[in-house]
Amino acid sequence: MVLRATPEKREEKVRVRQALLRAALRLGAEHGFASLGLREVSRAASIAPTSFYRHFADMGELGSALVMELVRPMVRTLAESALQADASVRAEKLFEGILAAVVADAELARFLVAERVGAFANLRQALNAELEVFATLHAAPKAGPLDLAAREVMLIGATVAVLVEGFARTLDAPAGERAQLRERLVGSLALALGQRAP
Amino acid sequence: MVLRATPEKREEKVRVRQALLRAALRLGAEHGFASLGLREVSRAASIAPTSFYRHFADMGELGSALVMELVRPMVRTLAESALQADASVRAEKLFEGILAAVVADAELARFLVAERVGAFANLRQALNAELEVFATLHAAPKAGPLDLAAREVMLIGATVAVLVEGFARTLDAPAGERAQLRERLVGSLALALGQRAP
DNA sequence: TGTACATCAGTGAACGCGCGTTCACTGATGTAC
DNA sequence: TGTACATCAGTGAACGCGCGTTCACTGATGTAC
Repeated sequence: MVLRATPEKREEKVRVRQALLRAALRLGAEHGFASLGLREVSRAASIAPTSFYRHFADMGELGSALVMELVRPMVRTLAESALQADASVRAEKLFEGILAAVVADAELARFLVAERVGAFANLRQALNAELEVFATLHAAPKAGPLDLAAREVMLIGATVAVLVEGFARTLDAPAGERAQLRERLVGSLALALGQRAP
Repeated sequence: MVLRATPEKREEKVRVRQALLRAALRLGAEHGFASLGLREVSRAASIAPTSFYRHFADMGELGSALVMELVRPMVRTLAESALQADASVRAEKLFEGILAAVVADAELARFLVAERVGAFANLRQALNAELEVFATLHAAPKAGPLDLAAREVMLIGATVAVLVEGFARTLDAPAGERAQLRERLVGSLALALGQRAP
């Protein structure tokens, strides 16, 4: 016998799942994902600790879901919007994209920045894989991954580095210093992308 | 009455304190500093949990000691050795310094990379302050901190970003790929330092 | 020299607490016929 | 339509465990005189 839940039931389950993901993101931004507990996250999502298991086997599985379902769309949106811009203004476009992403979801941005080099090896690996896709697209938008010139391969590292630094600094900067930050970051990004510095 | 311990007693206390610091560094590199417990660290340092309090009030105080006593010397040594090199080979010198630091103390390098954007705000702030000193020296070795041209200020961010990326990638790379890594990193560092790419 | 006392790193017992996990159960809502 | 059954998200009680912290104590080793 094949049973399927009604749309309403399915939506309710998705809602609780999203609440768990958002709670983990928020608490992780404060105290670090590695220090989070199943009970803490469940409490923040207003469910009983035992209900957690209806959605994830453990916190590691929740972490993977965060990468796949929240980080990936953010990074890919950023990469694609910058790629559509002319190369001469790509650094500016990238800064605008970072600013927009940070404003739209600061917790998600901090999660990316912190856990990329954080304590959970699986999380670190998954986050860097997302960023590698981003950088590869930018270093050689018309070449396949196996067809990169040495200089382009080299630029990937710098791009990732400055991009993440951009996230981190944008997160920590008060709104009043945003103009100054913009100047600094656009310059750094232009350097990383191999453009001439302004 | 003023009592002072003998040199032998003082050395013994220093030895235990160092054991606590190293244990925290090692365990932190594995699981993240934020997830470490006082009992866990004490166990790894072969002392009773209650003896921990003879050295630090809590884990936060131990974290501060890690920054002041281990991270600071490492970063400053790196900065000074690179500054003594001619500007044309500074990127190479910097890579050699990073490699040497990672080989000498991989746990310390990982601690710096991870906790710079980690969960403990105090730790984050302290680590970034150390790196800021480094970058300021490199961006404008002959100017005071208040006398930086816009371009040099801008380069600070890129320098820190690529430097830390250098640490992170060196840590994760197997020894066999070190030559390739060297090529990529020296190129990125040259970019960040404002030199012409090779 | 001997005696009395101070210092202090290290310790084991004990505490209350929150953790992850197992378990049997509930109740809403589906399908089968 | 009614009846029997299946599914499944959510739950509260209970478990054993490791945590941070307090406490009174030990023992080595200093100083005072």
